[in-house]
Amino acid sequence: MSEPSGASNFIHDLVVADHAAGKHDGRVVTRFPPEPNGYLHIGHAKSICLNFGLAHDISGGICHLRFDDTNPTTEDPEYVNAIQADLKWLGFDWQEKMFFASDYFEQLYSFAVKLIHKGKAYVDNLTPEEMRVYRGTLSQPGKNSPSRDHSIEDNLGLFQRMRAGEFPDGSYVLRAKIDMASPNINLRDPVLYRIRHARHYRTGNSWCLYPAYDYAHPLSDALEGVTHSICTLEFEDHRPLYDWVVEQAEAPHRPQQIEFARLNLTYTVMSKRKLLELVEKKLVSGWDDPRLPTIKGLRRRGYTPEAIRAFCDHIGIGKREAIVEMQLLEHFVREDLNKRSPRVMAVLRPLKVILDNYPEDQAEELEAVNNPEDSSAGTRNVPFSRVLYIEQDDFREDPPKQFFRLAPGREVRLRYAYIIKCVGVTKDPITGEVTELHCIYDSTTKSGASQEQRKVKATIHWVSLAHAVNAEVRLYHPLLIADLAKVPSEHDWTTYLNPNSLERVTGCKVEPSLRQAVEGTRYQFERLGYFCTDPDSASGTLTFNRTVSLKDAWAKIDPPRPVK
RNA sequence: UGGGGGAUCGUCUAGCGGUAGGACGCCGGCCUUUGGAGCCGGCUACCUAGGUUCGAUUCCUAGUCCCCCAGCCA
Repeated sequence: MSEPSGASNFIHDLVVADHAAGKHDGRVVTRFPPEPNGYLHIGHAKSICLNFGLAHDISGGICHLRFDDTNPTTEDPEYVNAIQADLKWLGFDWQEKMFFASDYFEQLYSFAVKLIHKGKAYVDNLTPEEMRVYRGTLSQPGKNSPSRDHSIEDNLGLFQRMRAGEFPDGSYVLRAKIDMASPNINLRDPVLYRIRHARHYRTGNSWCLYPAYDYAHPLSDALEGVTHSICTLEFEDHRPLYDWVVEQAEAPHRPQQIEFARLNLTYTVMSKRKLLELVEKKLVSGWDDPRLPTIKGLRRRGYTPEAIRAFCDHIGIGKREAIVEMQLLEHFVREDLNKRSPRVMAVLRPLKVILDNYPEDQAEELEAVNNPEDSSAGTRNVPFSRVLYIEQDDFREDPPKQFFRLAPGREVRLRYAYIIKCVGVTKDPITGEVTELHCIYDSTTKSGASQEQRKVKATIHWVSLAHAVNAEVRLYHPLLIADLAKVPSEHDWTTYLNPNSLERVTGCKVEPSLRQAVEGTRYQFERLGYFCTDPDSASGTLTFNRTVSLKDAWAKIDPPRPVK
């Protein structure tokens, strides 16, 4: 990406000041450090835009992509690939700066040996339960482990044997020797290494002990020459430990950790744990389910990288917890898609209309504008004939106040075509449901002809029955029925899932130009919203996802009933 | 009842001693062959109480509320 994020925020200001003061030899190096145990979501996008933006805007540098792969039991190359694909799709380029914490394992081990030599780390055999007791509580200091004062030689020997695979999982750990009475619990001799006889997707079986985040992360940053290590708020009280590790290991470089508030969005989930739960329990169709705030999900839904980036640049970076309204995200897709997506006509819930005075064997091609926002998009022809489909919502037998559309005796314009008047309503004799409309058209009112003589209050979209293509349309509603942050935490969060988040509408009729629609293409269905062809179209039925609806003034007057 | 953070329109966010700005949203109006888009106007905010000051959202003090931390997760 080349355009600067432009947004100023406290981190940006701080980095600019450091840069201006000549800190770090004038370099600005940031990093995006995902753990490959899940897919990227829009919260990551916020961090990505920040980190890549900082490096690019301030020093013309690039942001490192580093996989924080220190826990072989949860990580998987599937995620490594997916993360790279999502990053590229979002428009970011890390060039040759792709790293893996696992590539540093040997160096990390050497640093640990140095720590032991300095008497700053020791091997402990306390069980996890014992360690918890020894750690104390939030208000009570902890107490020293019996192993804390073992000799350097003993520790060295034990650590060596840990690496050699002589001990089972959980039997020993390497701990930092800091202060068991620290008011900051993170400093009460945190675990640096744990034994895990697990195959690592990159290092295979060459290691059976793996470094913990608090140890591997600062040193990885230091090894890469990262100048500003930006993370989220929950790591704020890990910063003293971050600094301790870098200092005591005598790392070649001192990165600075800075924290900001993660992104939350209304009516959705943003934690990897919850997203994984949805996927694993098959509560959604996969990581790319269009209802999810994952990058893959948003992409399949029809979001553009540009819209996501614009959103990230506009929400700002701060330190207070914020829940951003979904409407703001939607605003940015609408803004983007309005300018670039071709308009087409599609009828989601068809109602048959017969033009009684239109010749039965006649059909004509009407010129339609592809995008009124972009004259270079040109025009196309749309077939018109005697029998059409219109939207069921565009007809009311007993129109309420302010309803401008079709009703018995009323007139509307058919988009790009003629003014028609409803002269008859056919109903199902049993259910009373309106099954078809009889209308007459006025041949003098063809779109584009001199038309000043007559105005109608509404223009509606339509599709010619004989030329229509069948399609399925998927409408998406909020994933949750409440914001989890505002709900008692003891409740099982999945009970707040919206059972109607996916609404499949079959039997839709779309204009013939869509017959060959390519997967992933975005359209505006006139008067309805922005839609994107779904990969499921490959199974035979043209399928569209609604990215977002158009703003709808009528819906405010007459809100649609909630989906059942 | 330890430690670390944070409190500005409904929601994000700016403001760094000179009297609150922007965006989304909402409400009006204009315009319109998408009740879209566009345009114009309006709406509502400094957690509380003291203090310093000519003047405080900004500084000080004391409170209140919210979030995070007791994984061999990150």
